[in-house]
Amino acid sequence: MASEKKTSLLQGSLDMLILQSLRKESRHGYSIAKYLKKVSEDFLQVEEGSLYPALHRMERRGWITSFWGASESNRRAKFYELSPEGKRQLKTETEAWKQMSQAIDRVMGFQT
Amino acid sequence: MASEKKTSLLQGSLDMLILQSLRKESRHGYSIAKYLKKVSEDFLQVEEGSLYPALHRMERRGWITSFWGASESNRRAKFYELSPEGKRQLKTETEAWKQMSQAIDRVMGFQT
DNA sequence: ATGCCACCATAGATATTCTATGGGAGCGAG
DNA sequence: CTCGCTCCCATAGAATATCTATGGTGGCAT
Repeated sequence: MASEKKTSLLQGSLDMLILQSLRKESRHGYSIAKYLKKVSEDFLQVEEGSLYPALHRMERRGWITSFWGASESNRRAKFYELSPEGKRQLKTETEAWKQMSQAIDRVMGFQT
Repeated sequence: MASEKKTSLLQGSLDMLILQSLRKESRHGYSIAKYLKKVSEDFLQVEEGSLYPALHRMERRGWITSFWGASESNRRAKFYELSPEGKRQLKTETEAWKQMSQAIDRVMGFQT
């Protein structure tokens, strides 16, 4: 009924965005999604079906660790925080993103 | 033996890059790959296993049309050119790319 | 007590890209 | 002339990420 944006994320960028969300403070999943939406001025809408599998994936890889706690609204929530490996990974992915997006911009004829 | 870059493309950007390659002149597949590599200063390496399926996909969708011709080195080659729909698609994808990359940059804390 | 919202989770579908492989044909070197 | 190299096309199968859809728990306000 309403106009659907149908804007899928660029595949490969979600991990980086999540890691970046955790850079300064630990957050639980739901909060990460809200944070990304807000910071991107409503442009990035991370679906829960993408978010939670991504979090589990990254925990398996040792980039983040988790602990159960209470959310701001006093609900049970699983908080995630960056591990040292996660910080390294974030740095790596950030660098790759810069290079890749600049390369694409060059092809598209945008300013450097 | 040599240092492998192993830099996958951002999923979703290949179509746009190909369409952009065809914006000013028709090209054959092999030439598109070379062109992208050159314009991106060797950063974008499009594999043939990605390129040809993408071309066929886009032809099926009516974004490009093809014809057989002779390459610069006098070999048989299939040339592709943008259709009107392809031009529209390119415009759409370009706009989406700008918004998406700006949104990501905002999250990452880069300049607007 | 009821309903809403915050919060987690997973299965299955979908789509894209990569790896690996194969083949044909022009051209230059020997 | 034939050998090898590069150009050029093509497809199958694997790997991976994201989305759609669905379900469930438990605070809190009405």
